Amino acid sequence: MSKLKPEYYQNTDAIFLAQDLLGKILFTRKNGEVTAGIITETEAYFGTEDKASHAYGGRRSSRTEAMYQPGGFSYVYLCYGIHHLFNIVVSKEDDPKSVLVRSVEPYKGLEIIRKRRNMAVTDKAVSSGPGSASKALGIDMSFNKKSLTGDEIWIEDSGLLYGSEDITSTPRVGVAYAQEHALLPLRFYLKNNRYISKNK
DNA sequence: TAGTTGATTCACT
DNA sequence: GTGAATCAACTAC
Repeated sequence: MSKLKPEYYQNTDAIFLAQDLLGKILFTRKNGEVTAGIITETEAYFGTEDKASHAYGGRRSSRTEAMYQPGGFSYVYLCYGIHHLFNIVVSKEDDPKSVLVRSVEPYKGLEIIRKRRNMAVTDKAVSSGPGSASKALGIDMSFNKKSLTGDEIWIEDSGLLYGSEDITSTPRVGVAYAQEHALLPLRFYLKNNRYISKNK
């Protein structure tokens, strides 16, 4: 197992990274407690041309500022006032592409995850869906704009390799307002894994 | 300065 | 299957 290097995230192809990140392991350290989950579902957001992205048209604000960082940083966004959505910023500085982590499979610190979620880790809902996955790993606004190569939050290569036959792509979820971009197959997940958010 | 809305989840019927 | 929770950013005055 090895921590992914900054160069990995500098790839300008967000769609490739969204697929490649499947099967890798996301770690967080909070209050000295380490938890981790295998990434089982992602979505690609390809920047200023993507109507579903917060950075569409080059919009820039205190919220989207995180996406303009160089690849290898985190972007945590509070949605519906309740849910923390965790994004991996990719590409170069000022090129706001990102990969949204939609769900993970509990991997480490299961008891901590259970307490955070107040449900059994064997329950599929414990980490399926962007809000749940973030909560399971203890991700909140304090993880916004963190380097993914530091020691608070990082990603390791599990060594598990998934071929294209293990990956399924579908249209993204919950972005119908993005018009024609809502239909692009930019959502990716591992086949035969129970820890994915429900199809829509 | 005020009104609208969303990259959602959970509890309830 | 339906609806509430809840707030920062966006849009319009």
